[in-house]
Amino acid sequence: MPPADAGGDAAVPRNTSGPSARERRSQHKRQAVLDGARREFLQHGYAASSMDRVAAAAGVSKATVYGHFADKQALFRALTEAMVGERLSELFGASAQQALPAEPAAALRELAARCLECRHSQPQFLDFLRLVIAESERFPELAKTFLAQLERTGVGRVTALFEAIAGAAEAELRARLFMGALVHLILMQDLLHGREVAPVDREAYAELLVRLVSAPPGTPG
Amino acid sequence: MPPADAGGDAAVPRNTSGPSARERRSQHKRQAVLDGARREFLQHGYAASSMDRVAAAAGVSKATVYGHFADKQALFRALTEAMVGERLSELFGASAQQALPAEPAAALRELAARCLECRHSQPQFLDFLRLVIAESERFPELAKTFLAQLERTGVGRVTALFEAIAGAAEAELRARLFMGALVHLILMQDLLHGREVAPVDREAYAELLVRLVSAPPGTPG
DNA sequence: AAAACTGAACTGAACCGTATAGTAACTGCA
DNA sequence: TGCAGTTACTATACGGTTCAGTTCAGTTTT
Repeated sequence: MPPADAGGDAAVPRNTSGPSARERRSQHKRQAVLDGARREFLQHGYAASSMDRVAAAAGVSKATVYGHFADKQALFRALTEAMVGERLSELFGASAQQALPAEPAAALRELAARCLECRHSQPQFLDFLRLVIAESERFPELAKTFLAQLERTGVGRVTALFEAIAGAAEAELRARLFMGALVHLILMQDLLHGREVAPVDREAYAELLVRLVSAPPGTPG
Repeated sequence: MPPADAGGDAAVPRNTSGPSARERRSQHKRQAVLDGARREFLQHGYAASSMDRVAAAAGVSKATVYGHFADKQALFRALTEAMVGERLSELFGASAQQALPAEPAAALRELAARCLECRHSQPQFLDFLRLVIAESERFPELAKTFLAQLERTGVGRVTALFEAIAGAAEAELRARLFMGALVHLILMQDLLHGREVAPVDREAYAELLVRLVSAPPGTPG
């Protein structure tokens, strides 16, 4: 019987000299399973996905799948939790850190532009977002993990920008508003095929958004 | 064999004096099927829903279900297309028309408040939104129908408000931005359980949103 | 030898859609 | 009014398929 690690994430290196060749091979298979599961779950959603197809997509026998993950739910959880950080950091993390302009307003514009073209730069992100929303009742802890990571990676970073622009008082709310308007547009235009119903000029949208949300904190009325 | 109306929407009144008693009875059963389907699909999503459970929830035999709808897809389409207008008009339609203040800024505030408490006032709307997003690849025309109706019911109405506030030029974009920020907050806080991760002060959010998005159209920079 | 994997068969259950046999209600005609 | 014909429905069962998860004998790799 296989070691039935099965769903947990026990990494058990027991030797001084790194992972043995067997362990490396096993981890490689495990990764193959996750890759196959990614294709399957992103394409069909949770309920309509088949473990046989996962095994086939991974180029692995079904027994191997169940050797690494206890059941369908465990595999799904492992996959999505791995994807949360990965997808978000590709959107707000490394690449955003790479070349964001120093001037805050310009940084906002650049960030908005990157988000709004995520359909091209991160096509898997849309499928992932759909999956998280679709399964937010069946797997609430997955949605929470996603949001917690989004708080750190997205809201945190943007809040810092707004503190430099409009003072600390409303910075976090402004950041949420900024992110919200962007994510919403992606959702409607790209995920729900709004492009084919009522296309929106993304540049104009982003420009107006940056301008409005950067307004000084004066309190009229 | 039943007439196999089956999925289409052929209403065939052949008499002068309204629907016959048989037809009334039949329509009543059809509505029962739709009600059962609503419970089932909203709770389990499309793939995980069972036609047997739909029939049971409707208090109807399975043959009756298939007498009224050709197959699972046809039932799902009929249900969701019926729900699109229903859900949206409850959110932006009659109730919004009923008591919206005359002063535009106040109207915006009222609209925002109503949207942000939709979790209490329209609990089914969240499940419906999740369903639309989850099945936006399998049933793209459903998503488009939803968006088209949202354009008329939501964006259209709000655009008129912004024309009264900030001039016609950017009114539509402002309306999209306004709606987007609201829908996004609902999505994150209510659908994805963000309340339990990082709760947001909705009143402050709405107030800041109204203030920023009502700013005069001056063009600095 | 031992761990990990393969391939294939298998179980038990759920599901979709159809079919059948029988029942209750309504309609039109006498 | 009475009676046959039609319509919609119920209950049940069935065929065919799919699926999650298990088992096991055999093979590769260390």
